[in-house]
Amino acid sequence: MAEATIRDVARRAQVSIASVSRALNGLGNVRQETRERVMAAAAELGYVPHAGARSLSLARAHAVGVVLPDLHGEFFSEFVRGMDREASRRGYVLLLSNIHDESEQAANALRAMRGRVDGLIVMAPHLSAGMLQSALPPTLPSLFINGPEEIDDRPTVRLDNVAAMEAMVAHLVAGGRKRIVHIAGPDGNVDARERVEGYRAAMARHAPGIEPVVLAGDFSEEAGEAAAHAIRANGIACDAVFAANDMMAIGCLQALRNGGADVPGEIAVAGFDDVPLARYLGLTTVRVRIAEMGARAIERLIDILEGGPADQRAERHDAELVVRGTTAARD
Amino acid sequence: MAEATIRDVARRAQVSIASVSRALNGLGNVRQETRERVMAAAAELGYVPHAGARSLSLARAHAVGVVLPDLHGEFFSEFVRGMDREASRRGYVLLLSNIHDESEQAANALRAMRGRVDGLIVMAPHLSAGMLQSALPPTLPSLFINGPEEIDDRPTVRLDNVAAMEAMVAHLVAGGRKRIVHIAGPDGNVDARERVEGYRAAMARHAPGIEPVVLAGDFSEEAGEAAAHAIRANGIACDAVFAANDMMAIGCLQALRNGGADVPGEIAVAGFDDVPLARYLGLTTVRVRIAEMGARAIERLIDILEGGPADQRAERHDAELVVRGTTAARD
DNA sequence: CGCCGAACCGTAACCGGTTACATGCCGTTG
DNA sequence: CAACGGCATGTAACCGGTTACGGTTCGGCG
Repeated sequence: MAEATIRDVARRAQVSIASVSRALNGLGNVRQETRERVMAAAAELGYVPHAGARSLSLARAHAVGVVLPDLHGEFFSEFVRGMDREASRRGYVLLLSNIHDESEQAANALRAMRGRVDGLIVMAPHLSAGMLQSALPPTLPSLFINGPEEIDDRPTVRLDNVAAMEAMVAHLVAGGRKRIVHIAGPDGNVDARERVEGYRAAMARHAPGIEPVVLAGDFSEEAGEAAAHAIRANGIACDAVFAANDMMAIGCLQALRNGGADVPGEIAVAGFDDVPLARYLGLTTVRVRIAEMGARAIERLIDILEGGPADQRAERHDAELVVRGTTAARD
Repeated sequence: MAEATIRDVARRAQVSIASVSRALNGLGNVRQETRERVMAAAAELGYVPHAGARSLSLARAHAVGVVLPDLHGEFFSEFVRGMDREASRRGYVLLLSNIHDESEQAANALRAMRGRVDGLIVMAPHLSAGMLQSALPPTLPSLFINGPEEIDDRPTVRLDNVAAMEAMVAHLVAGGRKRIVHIAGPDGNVDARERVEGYRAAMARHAPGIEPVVLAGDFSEEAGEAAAHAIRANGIACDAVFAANDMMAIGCLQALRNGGADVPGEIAVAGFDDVPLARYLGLTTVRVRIAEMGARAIERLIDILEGGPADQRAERHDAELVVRGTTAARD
């Protein structure tokens, strides 16, 4: 027994399919009695409209595609939660797709969205602008999260990395520390790049005369440990380490302490993200309202889909400084 | 300029739409030269087939719906990652929907899947069997994750909670602890219920004569703290606490230590889930291969969709005991 | 040379909805 | 009473694909 179609309902209610459609969609010109007959028939058959057919004839899928890199932990969950909340509030559904690399596979994932979704949320801090430009269906409205700057003329929601770096550096300097080392994220990652730039700018402003030091990293805990060893081995003079994310900060923190360093007495440590672990370790960090960013991204995208064009602007979201023990001011 | 359709390609390649369809789908009876003309035309137009139209005529959406409760952190991420990996490997796409309660909203979310997906993965440890039976489109193949037992005749993937509880209790007893208290999860949650049952069964087996003690909880850290206070205040004699999840175990662990208790000397603490924090706190726990469960669920569902019927069985996935410091054997 | 089958291709029906337009019926009005 | 307008309803086209079916072309063979 296949699922009931609108024709089945029409037959049972003794009306035409047009009337069924009108009645079910609450259009005006249907007699009350007809409407009731249709409703009854639909209920008896357990009729549920076929979303695929509906979206074909309406040219509206009421779905948005979400393209994400391999995210982990709290970040992914919160982000999706925020998007789902807003999407379902507005009657949309989310179509998820992880993209790992720049391969043909990634391009296919984007193509697979054609005809399924009305718009796209793309978070791809690791994809090149060129690849995106070529693989994205040009007519599909899309909104980027922390996308490459080069993608102009596309609406964007991005984290204000520069302001966050500035705030943290200011906090460290206020605590009497100026020799701040930055552990960077992976090359090619937009957030990582912006954080380095923000770090340099903030250093120039708050610690003029002090040469910024940037150590390479890749967002992993091991990279943080390695950075700690590099600082020790090379005798880098510093009184604070500010990592581009929490995991590196945590790796560095542990390695420093295992190496006998006094944190925060001798050297301060700060991270970025505010993962759950940070609270337990007393790590000073930057909190990002991820769910909120996700919800806002969906909200703007749906606004574009349903009405206004314009709104091509990049919107920056502030992060919040979370001060904990690892950066306590020195006496 | 709208997106190109198959008719545009046909016009440009000077063939019929039927030939375009055959050529693009690799059907046999197309002359080599025709095939090339079609390919060229498609490439020039940047043609991408319209998935919605395709799925309407094929009655196959190549999409599966995923219905989840409000999950947090690592759990959600890993689960979705596992599903996405397997789904995209087999050419499917995931449609995500969070369900918070039993409201009409939840039923609508399920209905919205009709005509969009070929099958459903439902994880709803908090939904009643009745609600599910009534809101699920009966003809839509679906697979449950840790669903209520009452839903027979539907394929299921579930965590083997009972075996995991058994293993942990055995471990604790082997360490010389028999007075084990269990902090339970929320009422109505299937996992929570199974864990209580598993705890009781394991106690009967490994600690006969000792009365099991179950404290109420709700999976939150605060519930763990409350349990610790209850143990202190009521003078419950025990040498181990085994919580139904890590967050409660962590809350309990901190509260016990803050209250001056010696863990693990005086009392052992164990959790369930192996959240990232557990490693840092040295918490003994049970690790669930979540991504694997997700991948396996998708795999089975797609197998059902594409071929074999049968496979109506419940499949249990083993969890792995992770022994750390909080349950070190007493001397 | 005529017939036959294979290979290729085009026409049109269909998937399940929405909706422009035509139709029929009613009451009003001049 | 005829003309008209408005309302409820039905018919059919359409969204963008797939595919059954039938037609054409061509080579091979008797």
